[in-house]
Amino acid sequence: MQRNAIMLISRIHEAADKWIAAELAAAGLKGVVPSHGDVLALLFRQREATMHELAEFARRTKPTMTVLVGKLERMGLVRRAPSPLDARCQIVRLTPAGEKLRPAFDSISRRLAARAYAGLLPAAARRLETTLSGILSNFTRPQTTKPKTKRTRP
Amino acid sequence: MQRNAIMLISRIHEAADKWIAAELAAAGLKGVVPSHGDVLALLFRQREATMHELAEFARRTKPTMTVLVGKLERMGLVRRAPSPLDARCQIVRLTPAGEKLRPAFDSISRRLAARAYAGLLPAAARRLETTLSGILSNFTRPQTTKPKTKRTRP
DNA sequence: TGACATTGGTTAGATGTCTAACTATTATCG
DNA sequence: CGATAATAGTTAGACATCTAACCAATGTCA
Repeated sequence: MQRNAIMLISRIHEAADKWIAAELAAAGLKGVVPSHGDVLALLFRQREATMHELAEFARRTKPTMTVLVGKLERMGLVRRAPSPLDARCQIVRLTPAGEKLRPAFDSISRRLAARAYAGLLPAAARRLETTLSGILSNFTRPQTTKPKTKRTRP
Repeated sequence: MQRNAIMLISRIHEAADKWIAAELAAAGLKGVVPSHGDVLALLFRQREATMHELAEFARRTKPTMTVLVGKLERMGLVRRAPSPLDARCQIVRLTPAGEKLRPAFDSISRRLAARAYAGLLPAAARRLETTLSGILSNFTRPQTTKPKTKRTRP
């Protein structure tokens, strides 16, 4: 028994991140990191979002999102404006320059999936996704460490 | 078809890293990150290593390894000494305090695998590992983007 | 043997990421 | 209504990580 799935997962994650960063650079977005991609991905989907929504979607903390959006703003891809409804909220939107990136993003996303799934039959792909979902829930669901040997407690 | 394996992999990686960091903290190693764990893992296995070997094993750059080993040294877990054979090399070794961590590490490593594989039959585990290996090589092997439609080239 | 390339490692500077602490606004409830 | 809690966001400081530039030692080869 090998039991090295986590190691494999870690390496796939690193390789995929590197591939994404390279593709973004090739699309003219030098220095854009996958987290920036998450920000843009949500804005492509729903036009505008608060910092809080972006942080949740990208699974990053709010201070990190401040940095990320700050960079995208300096690059001219998004714009920040205070919400008229709730003075606490900042509304983030794409600029025209940011909007123009949508096709490149769609292409990267499609090619990422194609590369990952290359050589996998549909049935195997379904099995993989089921198994990975199970593993993820093994980690997210707080699992009480179950003792291997039954403890005799009189 | 879902095609979200990469997203699942990314989330499993994050969850596993968080779990490992928490376990290391519980073992008295507050602020120790998985990369530090890689350093110690290699030293548990082969007693001593150069910075270059450590960097390769942990898949980090040399400057990063300088920082990581520096922290472990400040924590009193490893010691650095110039190699008598090659004056360029630094030899890194565990201190007695570092050596004492071995059982805790073995335990974390075992429990990590147990948690990841919980609920997986051996056959499914083997299939998973095979599939993940294939995906990893899809990314590492520089794959020429294969065109979907056959290009007519007279 | 001596010039040049290679290799091991560190330093400098930038950036993404986190936690902790803080400000400002909105919601809650006695 | 007014005090207090909750929420949105930023700032401050720490750290892992990277690339680029650098130094020092070793290897190579004419």
